[in-house]
Amino acid sequence: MPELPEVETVCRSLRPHLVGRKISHIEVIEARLRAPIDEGALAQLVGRKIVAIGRKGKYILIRLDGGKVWVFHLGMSGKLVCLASKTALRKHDHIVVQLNRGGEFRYHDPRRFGISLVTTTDALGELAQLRRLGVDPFDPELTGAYLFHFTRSSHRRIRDLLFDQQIIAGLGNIYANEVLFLTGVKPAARAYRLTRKQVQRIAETIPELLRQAIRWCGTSFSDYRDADDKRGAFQNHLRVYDRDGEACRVCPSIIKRISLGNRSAFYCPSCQK
DNA sequence: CGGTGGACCTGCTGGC
DNA sequence: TGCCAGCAGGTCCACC
Repeated sequence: MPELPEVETVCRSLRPHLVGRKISHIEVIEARLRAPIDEGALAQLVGRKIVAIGRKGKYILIRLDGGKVWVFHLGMSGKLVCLASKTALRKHDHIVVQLNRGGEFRYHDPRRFGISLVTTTDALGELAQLRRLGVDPFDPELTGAYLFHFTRSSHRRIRDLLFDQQIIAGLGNIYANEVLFLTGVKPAARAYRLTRKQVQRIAETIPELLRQAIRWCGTSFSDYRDADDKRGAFQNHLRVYDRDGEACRVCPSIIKRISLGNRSAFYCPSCQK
């Protein structure tokens, strides 16, 4: 579900509800996520105040006083939603967190591909999951030269390389396909065949596209929602993703869908070479 | 080593 | 209407 714009939107919508609030109770209903939830570690968060919420790549970092950090990854179908206390439990609500002075938030995830783990500010840098992440798309380190270093020596398809989190942390299948449309490159192109100039354009376009998607609060097909359970609107602005059979927004061609690896790729056969 | 394909899990859609 | 195959925004690991 969630790529960087959706994760960023979730962080922004969580902040007004959570920052400055104290956790008064945590209940785990289903511990079997991608890795089992460590309930002992969660118990140590009770009584602490949430001081900041941020993200690294697609990971959400909830920082608490005393140096604790609660890390979430939403997987494909995870949601963090804020609710009034005593709202009836729904199917797939796996963690329920009560706040002092009322209110709560929940981790909800039908497919259970998500992650919840607890660490400390000091140990954050050693977390394997975070350590292997590449540059953030908004980091000035994401330059044409940085990306070309990877593309020039790789025989992978460019679409696959763009959503490799070890290279750029934040793109998934939607935005990788969209960037390639905006830069006129076919998703199946082998990375090493791209010119320096094409790669430069891709590197420049990535933050522009993501900024635009964040402005629309992300892309909602079926399950993605922010912390207020609101949908994003960027699905109305997608150029190729999920638009196979429809007209290209730029030329008269019809958008095609192909299977690359185990994921669909979408492109315009005349705008993309 | 780099690259690919499958596994993990539930729910929805479309074809028959 | 019902059933079943195929597919979904992500990540990781075994295998060639």
